[in-house]
Amino acid sequence: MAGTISDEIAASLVAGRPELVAVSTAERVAGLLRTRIMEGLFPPGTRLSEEALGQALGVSRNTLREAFRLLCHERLTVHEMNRGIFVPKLARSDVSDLYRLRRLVEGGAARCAARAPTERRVAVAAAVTDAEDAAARADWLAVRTADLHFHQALGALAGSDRVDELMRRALAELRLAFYAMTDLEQFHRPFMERNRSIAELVVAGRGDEAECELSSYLADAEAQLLAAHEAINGSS
Amino acid sequence: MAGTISDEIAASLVAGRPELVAVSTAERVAGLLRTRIMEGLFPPGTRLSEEALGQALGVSRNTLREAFRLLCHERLTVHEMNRGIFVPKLARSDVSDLYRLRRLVEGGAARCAARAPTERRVAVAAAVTDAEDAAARADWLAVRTADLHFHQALGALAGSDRVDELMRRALAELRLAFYAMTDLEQFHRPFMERNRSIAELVVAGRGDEAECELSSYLADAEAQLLAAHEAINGSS
DNA sequence: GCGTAACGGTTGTTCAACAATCCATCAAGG
DNA sequence: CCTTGATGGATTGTTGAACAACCGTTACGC
Repeated sequence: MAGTISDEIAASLVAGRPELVAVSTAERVAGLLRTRIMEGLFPPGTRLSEEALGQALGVSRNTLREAFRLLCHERLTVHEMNRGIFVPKLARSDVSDLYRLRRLVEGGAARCAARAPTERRVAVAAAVTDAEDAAARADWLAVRTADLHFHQALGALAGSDRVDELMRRALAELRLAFYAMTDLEQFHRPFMERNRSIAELVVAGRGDEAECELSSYLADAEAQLLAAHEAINGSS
Repeated sequence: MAGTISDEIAASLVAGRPELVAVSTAERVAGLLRTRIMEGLFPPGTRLSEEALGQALGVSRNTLREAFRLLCHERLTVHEMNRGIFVPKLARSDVSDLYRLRRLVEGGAARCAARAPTERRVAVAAAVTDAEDAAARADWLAVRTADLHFHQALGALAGSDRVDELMRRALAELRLAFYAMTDLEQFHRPFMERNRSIAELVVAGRGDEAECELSSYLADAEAQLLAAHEAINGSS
């Protein structure tokens, strides 16, 4: 065994360098569509035509279908049999479900604060600082991005790759509901102090208190998002 | 709007009746392969040849590839570019990661016990009873199945569809490590009392205590699984 | 023993075709 | 007027074949 490289070391070599691991066309297409959907380029309800998109992206229908399967699997699109691929309209129950998941995962991760390495804890605070800087510039889109990084960093306190990925997907899906929020400042402004407060608790290793604050934080955010959601489309 | 059926009601009509929603061939194939892999029919490290499997299942390569993509997305297979699809050999870090995820999710769900409807709480106890019955018959394979139902029922205490799905996938992936366990009785026997104890705490709505017990339970299970894992393949 | 060049087999991707299904349109009937 | 049933066009579901790209192995030369 001497002289060889273990799988774990090999994996760590390419960690975070996705461009180094060869990736199939389908995955690249999925990645592209993922960002487009999250950006809101395709509003919820849009049908993604195989032929049109395949032509636009210069890939064959089969490859595109493989990409669609991936996106459907992470709920960024929905597949209706014999009808095609659609950007989903999140129902109220979906939004609630996502927040239930977030309370569980982010809250549980926050409780691990004391056990987490310092590096990860300061990452939480760093995201809050980023948000504050962006707010000072009145760049509320950057505030939103930083806010998502904040929650991702909270999830990372659990120290689990799978939790990280789970958070990525959950937040991506939640973006489908954010499209309803028009006034970014009004939504994000009140949460910024609370972010700071939670981050400080995390850095101090006071996980239980952080979870408690986070829990009410998420409940409030959910309520606001549901309200905005209802204002746009009554029932769905 | 009067006289029409809302989306939510429409959804509830087909809930739990998957045979009514048409499903594509790729998904059916993925489902079949999923169970086969979880059964251990394809031991970790096996390469799943597109041509051979496609012929065996009577589906085209393209359709099979769509199915593979789904399985890779839930980590039941891994895709090595230009080399094919493999049943993964879980590394020690994967097993640890999965247990970290389980402690977070199952633990967090257990804490919700008091808030969960009675129906879900008795489901936890019912799974334990199933396991005990199977143990009385010395049917240790059934014990394992009941044990998985037990943990699934714990996750269901969170009351979130997404958490349910997350648990399904995590447990499915973990089965890849279970293949290393040869002596089922030796592994499961000691946990059965602890299952019962946790189930009683859950039914009584004492979520915090349930989580506490569960946490040490999972830590012990992880240690045992890692030991068995190491005994078989040293490094990977 | 070691580098290397050719080879066979497998995957990655595309294309074209056909069946099955859905949607819109329109006609008929109460 | 509204509902029901039939027609046709468009899109998806699935297949088969084709070719390029790539990997692992084997054979060769040094």
